[in-house]
Amino acid sequence: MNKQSTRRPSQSRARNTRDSLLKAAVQVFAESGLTGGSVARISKLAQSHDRMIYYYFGNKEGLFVAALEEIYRQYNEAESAVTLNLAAPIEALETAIVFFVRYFRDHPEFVTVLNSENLHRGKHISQSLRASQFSKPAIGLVHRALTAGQQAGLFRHDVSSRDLYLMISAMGYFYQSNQYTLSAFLGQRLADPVQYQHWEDFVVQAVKSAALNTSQKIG
Amino acid sequence: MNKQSTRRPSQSRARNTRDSLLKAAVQVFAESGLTGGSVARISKLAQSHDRMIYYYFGNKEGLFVAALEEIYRQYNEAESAVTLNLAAPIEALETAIVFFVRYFRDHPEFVTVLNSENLHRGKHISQSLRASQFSKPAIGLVHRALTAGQQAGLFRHDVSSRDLYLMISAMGYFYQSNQYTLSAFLGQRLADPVQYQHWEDFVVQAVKSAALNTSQKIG
Amino acid sequence: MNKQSTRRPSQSRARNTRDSLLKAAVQVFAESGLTGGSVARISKLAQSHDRMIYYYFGNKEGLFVAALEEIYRQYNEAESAVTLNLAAPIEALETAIVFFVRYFRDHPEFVTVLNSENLHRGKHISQSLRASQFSKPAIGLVHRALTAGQQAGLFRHDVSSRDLYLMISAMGYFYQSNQYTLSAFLGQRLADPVQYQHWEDFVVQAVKSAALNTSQKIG
Amino acid sequence: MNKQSTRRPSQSRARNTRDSLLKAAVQVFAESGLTGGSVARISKLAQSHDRMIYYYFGNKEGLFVAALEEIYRQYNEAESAVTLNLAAPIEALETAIVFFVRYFRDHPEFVTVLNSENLHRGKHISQSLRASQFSKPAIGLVHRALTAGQQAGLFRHDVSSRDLYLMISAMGYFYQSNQYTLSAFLGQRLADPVQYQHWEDFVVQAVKSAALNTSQKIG
DNA sequence: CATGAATGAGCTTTCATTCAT
DNA sequence: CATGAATGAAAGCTCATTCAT
Repeated sequence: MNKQSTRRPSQSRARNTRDSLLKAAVQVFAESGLTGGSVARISKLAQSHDRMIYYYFGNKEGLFVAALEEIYRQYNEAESAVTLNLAAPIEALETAIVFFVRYFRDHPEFVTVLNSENLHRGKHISQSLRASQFSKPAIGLVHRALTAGQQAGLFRHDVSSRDLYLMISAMGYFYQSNQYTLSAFLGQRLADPVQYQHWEDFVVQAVKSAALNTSQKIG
Repeated sequence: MNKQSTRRPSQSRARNTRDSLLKAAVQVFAESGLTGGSVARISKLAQSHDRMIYYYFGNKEGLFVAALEEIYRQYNEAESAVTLNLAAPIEALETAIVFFVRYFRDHPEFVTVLNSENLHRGKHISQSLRASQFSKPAIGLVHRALTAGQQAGLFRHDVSSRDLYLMISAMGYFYQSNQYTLSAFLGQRLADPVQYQHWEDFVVQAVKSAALNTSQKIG
Repeated sequence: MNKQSTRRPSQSRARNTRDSLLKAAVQVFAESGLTGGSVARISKLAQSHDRMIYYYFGNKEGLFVAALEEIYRQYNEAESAVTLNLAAPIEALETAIVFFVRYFRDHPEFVTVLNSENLHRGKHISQSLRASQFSKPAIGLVHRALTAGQQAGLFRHDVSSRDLYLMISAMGYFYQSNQYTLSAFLGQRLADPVQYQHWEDFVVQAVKSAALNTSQKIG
Repeated sequence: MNKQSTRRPSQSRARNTRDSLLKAAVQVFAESGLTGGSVARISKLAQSHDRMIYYYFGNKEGLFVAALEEIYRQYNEAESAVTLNLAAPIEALETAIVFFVRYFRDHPEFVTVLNSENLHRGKHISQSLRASQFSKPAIGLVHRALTAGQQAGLFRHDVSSRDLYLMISAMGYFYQSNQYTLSAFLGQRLADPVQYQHWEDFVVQAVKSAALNTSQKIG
């Protein structure tokens, strides 16, 4: 089980180099985007050399693809750790909503790297062989809560888990992604904990309003 | 065709140079972001010279600030042209929702330039003297529809126009901004007109669900 | 007539920069070939900056094309300065032969830059618009001597000026181009003036043998 | 196909590695010169590793020296296989001429690698211990034909085998070496078989004209 | 108002070579 | 014998910006 113990020194040294380059890449690309983040800054942050980026990732774009895959991997990993109480579907949906909204808040690198990828019209994610397998887990969380609630007669049948997932993501993502222009625009600091909590509550209410059966809401 | 003979007063020529540089800047920054868009590409697209950018805008950042102001100006201008039938508040809200969602769809430059500004943590928008005056008109549209509906007893009193505006923006913006990664993620082309229309309908329903009085929804 | 006097300072400064870059390029490419000659060495030799090479020539290959054109231009210019006494065709042919053989000896940059271009399979010369106009003058020299001699009944009619030009060039060029390997190969310093003079005499005899009418040679 | 099971004694494997590196080096240096050919490309072409070049040849220059020796070895080997009918000296000379001219045509790697070595002023060939022994065989071919003809009273006594060898080489080598610039210069494809045959015939005639006794040519 | 020329720092990438097993 | 990993210099080229009229 313990790979660490059976590794030869050179292998583990290599793994460390590769890993630290990848970690540094995620950080730098998150701060400055693909264009703005230089390989020199990445290799320096990783305490390695420019050359090693080309050794392990081919070129800057190869590193960006790897960074993209890495943030998706972490995203799915975090989602996998969420447990839903499907016996209480409304609570399960709330759990899912809060998870996503907080994930975007706590992982700005996920948000900014995805923005950078979208600026480049998704050319790297389509290169990645693993791209297709990324989506299922994340939507699955919403899907499980929704279907449980539908079976219990709590949720509407004419709403799809895809739309609900997009709605949750949109509201969580946008709040984080555009916080600086919105803060200037609205004259309020969106990152403020009180402000944030207000928004989280609103998202929960809005999503529930969209999902709940109207008849359920009475009484 | 002789430039010499047709030249207009110098002020007007200057305006043309300045305007075409600004227009080119919006386009280039929209395509490639602040870092990725070079002054050379902008001046070439404007059929002018690098030097003129420094003459009119001081430096690259000054040009970006101007571009930012320009897209906000257009955004507010478009909003001002929308007329709401406040006698029918639900219809008025629908009009507002559709306007915003479609604006983001039809103005990708607005989306990508704002993303670029947020990547830089809003440092340019805060430099702009006009920043504060940008927000009012846009939120005003939602505000007018909401208050009209509240007075008519149709809309909830515990929902703010700010939250509703953010909700609408989030859902419209995110769909456009992240279309490439989402398309790969979901295996669907979000830009497809059928897909888009489905989303627009969903946004209208979701926002209405969040705004409407529960009692109204029965019967 | 005097362009120098009517030029504005900036123009002449520019001309100097461009000219010195081109001159340095010929020298460096001659010493080290296209691949081996770095833009840094060229710009330094020209007491200018790397950047100016891109300003004036687009890129390294553009500079190489310009260098290629320059050495051809000089070659043709030198040939134009040769005057043949066509009344004495044999002497005229000798003059032409000696001119070519000495030109290759005295202009090693012509030889090495052409070698570099041939290593790259002539991809740059075919880019040059002026390529086609290069050949005529050089061959013309041989052509004039040959036809004069043919009309005088001294030279064979079944030998073409093209073949004669190639023969002369081959013998002059090869001696210079391959002098280092030949010197090692033969154990003789080919650059030695005595050695060189012997070769020049031999070339003159060989070419005359190829051109002269057999009947002429008797008596 | 299992490498493990078919592996030969280690000495033989080493020979294979060394040989394939050397073969690849000749090819790459022929295509791109010493400077333009990278060790990575060579080791990749040989399906080996960069490190092996340093193991067997010390460094890149050592490999180039080995490649130089290799092409000379092949050149001498080919010459050794030529048999001359010394009873018919003119025919023997023709055989020698045709051999050389065709060798340069059929072995462009010989031509380009020698050009590369001359660009570097012969610094590698002088390092090679075997350099001195290279010349004798090649000149020997011309020498045997010439002396046979001189003894038979067919060839002039005032022409040396060295000059004749240089003349043949020059005309054969230059036609191949400079084919690309010449083709552009002359507006003719020199590699065309008809063109080539014309040149081969001309070389044979020219060399014979230079070698033959004048008195012989009459009658 | 406008422009050609110049600048130097920075960019991504490739180079030949050595280290450590 | 062989190999994966590491190294630092140097390559070609682009960047935003300023100079000098």
